[in-house]
Amino acid sequence: MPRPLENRAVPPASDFQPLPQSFYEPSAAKVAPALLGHFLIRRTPQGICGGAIVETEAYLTDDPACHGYGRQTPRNRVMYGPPGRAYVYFIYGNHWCFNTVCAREGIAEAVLVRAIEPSFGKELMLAARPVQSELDLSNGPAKFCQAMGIDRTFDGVDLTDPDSPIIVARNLRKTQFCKERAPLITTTRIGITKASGLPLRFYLAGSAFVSRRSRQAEKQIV
DNA sequence: TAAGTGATGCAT
DNA sequence: TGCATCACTTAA
Repeated sequence: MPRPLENRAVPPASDFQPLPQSFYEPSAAKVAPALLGHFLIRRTPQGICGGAIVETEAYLTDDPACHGYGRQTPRNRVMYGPPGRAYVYFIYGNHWCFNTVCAREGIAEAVLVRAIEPSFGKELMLAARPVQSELDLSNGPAKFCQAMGIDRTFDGVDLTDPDSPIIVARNLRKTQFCKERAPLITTTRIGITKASGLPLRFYLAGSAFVSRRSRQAEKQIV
């Protein structure tokens, strides 16, 4: 029986410096690739867990696939708010997905985090998501949310506040991390029907924790 | 490849 | 109020 992580915050983890709000102010199309290699960290009473982001997708204003497309609703509310917040939504009756809100207040853009490499608190994540292979722990948008105990209660949390239960922290070795997992692939987004041809998915092809490989339409940025 | 799951939001 | 749709996962 999976044991969900407690949804309470703990004192600051001073080892981790959250990325500042200015990091999220550009369009999600810029932020999504820039996020690769930085750390998604969950702070719980039992300790921290999380790891480096290796796969993202951008959802833009005027993008029919974006949950914020059209107008503000109860669900997409935080996407319209200030950048640097978490947008967490429920999908397919079972799963949670985690986004970082981008662009200035009033512009609904976000980056869907699709996969992380489990680097910290692996035992906490395995307790919340028991899997045979570590490779299945966090190689999908709903998988790492289950492993890290991310659900609706975190919708809207400030990812730039060191006291938050979820932060995105700077990886001082990001350049090296990405180089070791090159190339950086830009391709089309997964699981959508609207605007499905846009090149707004980004992943480090050298990481074993990417959710799915693209067969074609790959473009290297390195 | 397909079923399961339930909230969401638009159509009625 | 009804119902198609859905940024997924798992078991086949």
